[in-house]
Amino acid sequence: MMTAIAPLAPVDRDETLTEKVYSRLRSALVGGRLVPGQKLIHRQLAVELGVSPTPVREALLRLVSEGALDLDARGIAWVPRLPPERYAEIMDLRVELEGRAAARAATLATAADLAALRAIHARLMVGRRAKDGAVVLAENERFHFGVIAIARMPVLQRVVETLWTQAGPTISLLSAVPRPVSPAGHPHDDLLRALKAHDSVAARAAVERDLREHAVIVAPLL
Amino acid sequence: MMTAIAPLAPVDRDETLTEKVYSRLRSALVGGRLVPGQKLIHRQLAVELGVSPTPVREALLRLVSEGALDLDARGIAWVPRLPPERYAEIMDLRVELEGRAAARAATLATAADLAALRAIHARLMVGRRAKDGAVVLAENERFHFGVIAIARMPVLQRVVETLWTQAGPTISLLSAVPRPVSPAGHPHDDLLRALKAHDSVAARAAVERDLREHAVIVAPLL
DNA sequence: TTATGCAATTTGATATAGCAAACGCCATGT
DNA sequence: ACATGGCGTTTGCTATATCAAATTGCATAA
Repeated sequence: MMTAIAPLAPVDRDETLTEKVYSRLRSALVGGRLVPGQKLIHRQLAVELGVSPTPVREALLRLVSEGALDLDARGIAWVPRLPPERYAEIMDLRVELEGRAAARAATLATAADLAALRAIHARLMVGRRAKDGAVVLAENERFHFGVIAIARMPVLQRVVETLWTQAGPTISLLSAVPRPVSPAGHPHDDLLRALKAHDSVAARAAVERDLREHAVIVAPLL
Repeated sequence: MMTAIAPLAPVDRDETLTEKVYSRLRSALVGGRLVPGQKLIHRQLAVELGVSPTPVREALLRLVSEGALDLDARGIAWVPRLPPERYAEIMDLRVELEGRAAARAATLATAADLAALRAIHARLMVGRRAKDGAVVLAENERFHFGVIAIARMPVLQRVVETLWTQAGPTISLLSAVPRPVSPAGHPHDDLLRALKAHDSVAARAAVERDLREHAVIVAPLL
């Protein structure tokens, strides 16, 4: 007789094609490689990706249900243009939700958490100096979701992910316009200090400044 | 030559089977007709509903992406049991988001808006006196989303919809335990007064009391 | 030149088919 | 009684087929 001597994590089935296609499309959206107005024909995408139309269709429908894509009258998916007031609504919600997560993260962050965040931010700054927009975008996303992960708020995390995806093509405009150096320093540094000091109020304020500075840059581009 | 003499609204295509199945499943979830732990086999559902497996699968995947269903290791969809801390997280987010919407609704509500909300709440009270849990649940949902609609915050509305669906099977426990009559009166009445007075602070407080009183009833059942 | 009409193509929605993995059941053996 | 092995069934995932509606391109007519 052979029983498990330790609780083993169950093997999670390998990623389905639907999930792979979804990830690739989402990454293209938040990376600015899909521009507002662009149509996504599922049969054509299927040929390009070398898969059948079914998983592509499922991935597109998922993005539609998250608000990242729209369907026209025929049912063709396209990247919506974000009206300024909708962008503002998304940013207001991000301020509240990410601020809330940061406040909680301040009470939970360990030294290891902080070290990981600092490493991410360091890579972001390298990318910025190298004027590599793709790196800045990717590391910025890692940093923000790294903070949320520390807060252990899975429902909020999922909501912010959908907000991020919805604003993706707009956020990525940032990579075109390099962020000016703020005299007050990078908000991520403020946030790191607040997390280290377990200062929830300062953490929330740092997130708010970070997002508001984003918004000031992006809003005129809409 | 014949041109449009007025900008006509484009005919939106009739609902797809996927959408019909989604609506029916979502309604079953928030109506408590699907209980935590229950499995949803898409091929079996397809037979029951008289459609092919494809639209059923798409509807299930959408609910999964909204967090209303989980997939087990095999990919079978099931209604998750909500851990108490996750229920608490959802309710905290609802308090913030619905409170924010109510505050804004207070600045925008018209007399017609108020009349519509009062009619909904009246039907809710009729259902409560008749001990008709289904009516109470349905009218309560209409009331809450009616307030959000007044606030015109489409992104927030979508988020609250997903939160509502996630907590659906749990919220519906309310229909089993009739809500005790609060000495302070029904929070919806407070909210209606606040909306009429354009008092954003009171509106937010009324929503918070409403949701907290729900939580007090439901939490022990988890 | 512009409008009209028709056929071929494109496309989304749905149904069906094929495959592989997992499950369940039952017979067999110890 | 319990473990083991095997086989048929169930099930999700992906591909393919079918259909209808919309679009496009082009020839023709005014």
